[in-house]
Amino acid sequence: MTASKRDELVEKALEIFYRGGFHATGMDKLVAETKISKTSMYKHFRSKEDLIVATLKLRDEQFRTQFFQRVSELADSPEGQLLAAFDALDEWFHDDNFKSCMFIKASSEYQDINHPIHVVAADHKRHLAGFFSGLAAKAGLRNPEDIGRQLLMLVEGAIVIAHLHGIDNAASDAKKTAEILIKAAS
Amino acid sequence: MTASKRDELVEKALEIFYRGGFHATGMDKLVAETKISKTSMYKHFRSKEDLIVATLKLRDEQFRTQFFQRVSELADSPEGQLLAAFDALDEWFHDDNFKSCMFIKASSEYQDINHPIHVVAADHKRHLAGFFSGLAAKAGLRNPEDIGRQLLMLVEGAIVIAHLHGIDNAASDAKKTAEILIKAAS
DNA sequence: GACAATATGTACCGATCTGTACATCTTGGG
DNA sequence: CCCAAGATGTACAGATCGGTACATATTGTC
Repeated sequence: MTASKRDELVEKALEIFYRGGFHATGMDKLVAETKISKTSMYKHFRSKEDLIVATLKLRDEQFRTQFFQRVSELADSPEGQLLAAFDALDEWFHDDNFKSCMFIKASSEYQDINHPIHVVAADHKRHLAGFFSGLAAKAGLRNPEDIGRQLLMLVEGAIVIAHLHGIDNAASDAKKTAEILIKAAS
Repeated sequence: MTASKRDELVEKALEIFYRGGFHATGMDKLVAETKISKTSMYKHFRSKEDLIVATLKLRDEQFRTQFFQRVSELADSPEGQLLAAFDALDEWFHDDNFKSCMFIKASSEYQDINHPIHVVAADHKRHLAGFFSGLAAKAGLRNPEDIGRQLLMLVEGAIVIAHLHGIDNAASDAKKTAEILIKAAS
């Protein structure tokens, strides 16, 4: 199998798992919806769970690239970008395909903290916390590590609320709290 | 089946679903672990999903009773109780059996906002938001509805972080943010 | 002891699950 | 045109899935 076929599989599987869940989506359904044969799938991945790990890693990469870029487009200063992150979040929540966070869902279905799927999910969140604390440091805030974790916490909370209740003002609620938090740390 | 047999089933099923997940836990596993026959289960519940709904309703009731009581034990004033909620959260995170929030997991596995399981999960969170905004109003804070939602958001974020990374300082991070938020609204 | 109500145990249904085997097809390069 | 590499399609294995049927056992009351 060429790399491009493997990439095609991972990209398509990512969408299907994101939309339908991991346990609730079987290999036969993946075959039907990706138009890629099961034999091909098992040529590149030893198991369904290995495929899930690959989709999460791709999602991590894509999400961060897109999210960081969007934040950079929305604001120039580090402090502005900390708040712009919530505007980018709001855009994501309003996407018709928004279905919560793939990593929150993955860690909910694979709860063992040492499970490879859970590990990838936790790594993703560490990267995001780093993003926030990096900006907080650049913005000259006090305790940027703490601020980074706290802002990430707001993001996670907003995602959960947006998913549970459908589109509402979760992102703007979070942004207001972030504004207060940042002001207090200036 | 007597009410007590049904109650026993729901209580036992709650623990098993909480620990192992919904899709990942089959009826045969429930039978093996509850020592209640499948025939009995289908005497009281038309389907597995109906049983899940019952376990979530029981969990909502138990969680709120225990959580509200614990908060009342930890502080007397409404403002004190808003913060004490995070201490109660911390205690929960340190419980050996802590495995995230049953409602976050339920809504992750049953994503359709109109699905009965998702509905019960969303209702649970509305109740919690009401708890927080009620306390915020009693504490004389400005915009108690907003504060209620924002505090709930911190709770949700803390739960997700605690679940992803294992025990860390998620609850205390959230509490610090809550302190700042409450001070800003006083 | 009898009997009704409640519960259990077992087998089964049709479907789906993950993963394997292998014959066959397609594609691309020489 | 040939051939190797890559991919597909189909059948299958054993297991598990949610749910049903029905014979049998248990329990509690009279």
